[in-house]
Amino acid sequence: MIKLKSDEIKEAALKYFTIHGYEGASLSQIAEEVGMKKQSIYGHFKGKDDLFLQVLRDAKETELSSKLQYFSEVDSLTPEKDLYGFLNLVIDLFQKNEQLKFWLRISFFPPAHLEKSIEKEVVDIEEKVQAILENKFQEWIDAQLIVGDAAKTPTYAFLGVVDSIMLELVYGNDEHRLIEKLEASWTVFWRGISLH
Amino acid sequence: MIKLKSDEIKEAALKYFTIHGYEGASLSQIAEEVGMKKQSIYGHFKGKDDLFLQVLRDAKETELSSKLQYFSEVDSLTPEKDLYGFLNLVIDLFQKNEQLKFWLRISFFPPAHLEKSIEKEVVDIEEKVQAILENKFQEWIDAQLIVGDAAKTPTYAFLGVVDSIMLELVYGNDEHRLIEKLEASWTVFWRGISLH
DNA sequence: AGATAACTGACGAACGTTCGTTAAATAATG
DNA sequence: CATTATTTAACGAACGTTCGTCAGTTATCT
Repeated sequence: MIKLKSDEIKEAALKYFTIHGYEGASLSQIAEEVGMKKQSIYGHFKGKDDLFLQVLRDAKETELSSKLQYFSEVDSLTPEKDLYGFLNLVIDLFQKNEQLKFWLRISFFPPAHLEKSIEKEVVDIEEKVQAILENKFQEWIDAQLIVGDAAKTPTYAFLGVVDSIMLELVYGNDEHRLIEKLEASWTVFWRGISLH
Repeated sequence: MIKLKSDEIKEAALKYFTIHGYEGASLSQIAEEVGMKKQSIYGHFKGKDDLFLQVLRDAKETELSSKLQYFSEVDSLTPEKDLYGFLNLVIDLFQKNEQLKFWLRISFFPPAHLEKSIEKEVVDIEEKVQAILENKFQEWIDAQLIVGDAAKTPTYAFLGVVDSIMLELVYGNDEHRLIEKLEASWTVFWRGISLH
């Protein structure tokens, strides 16, 4: 199984966009990474923006599918296990998948001239994840497995926990601290929505 | 009260660094904002890095002093009011103070060649805020006003809530959503640490 | 007159991009 | 099979621009 040159380029671009951002990443560096000159990139992509947007869409797909897949697999009524498992999934994905790091950086600090189109993709993903999460919480509420808030309350709170974990990941210089923050946030969150 | 030209430059630089990041901000744009040529900036700063680092240190001071001041003023034993007030302070500061936005962006995505020195400043601030917060929680725990965890647990969990709120702020295209996330996170968090 | 501050001019380097060319791989033709 | 013709991919060279930076000059004000 050989890998396409355009995929190699996207791979290198992903790396540099993630580390240096859109403006900080240069085509010559990306080209050098795959062993060619920057002009050759134009044989595969229309330009820097095109390359960037293709990397963006790949990352979006990865992010979306991996998250949706998780919740399609857990259909049991065990919120404690499912939610904690999701947090660990996020950590796992983030650490071994460059695309999630890219996605996080670009969704919060997009290049100004592409802001509008990026925002659309981000909102799109966000709504889908939120919707499926809200459904799950509603099921658990109906089954009286967690406290009877409006479903939006635990949904937003949980998304907040996910965000804070992701921030700790991107900051990412202290694995031990990450674990501690995860445990702390999870402990308090779960106590905040569980019946006891 | 006249304002120094160098402060005007720093003000403009803060704006462009915040919006476009280090690499995306150009000296000519910054100079134009204050009505001068980019070469004239060198009469006030040694170069781009110097300007950036001075902006960084100003932002650090603002961030640190405003947060520390808040907790020095609330010495009462009313965790619910104090913590919720802190979240609103963060929102308030963020919305009217460009320096906090700058600080957030740069602390998570610093320019690569200044990463080390920036990280030192970030860790410095983080430790101080965490320390003072941990002390407060310890007091409340001792006074049996909140649940008797290790003080680190509510501290980390609360810092997580702060982070998630800040992320929503930087994402910042929906004021209504921000309020909802704040209320949801706060509701669950408080229920997670309060005695009931 | 002396000092301060902004100016003009110019620098090398890097940027993203386009052009025309060359070499290799593939398809079409005898 | 051998020989053209066609497409593909990477190339060097150069484009115009912008970048950050340095030096020298002019204007402003005590």
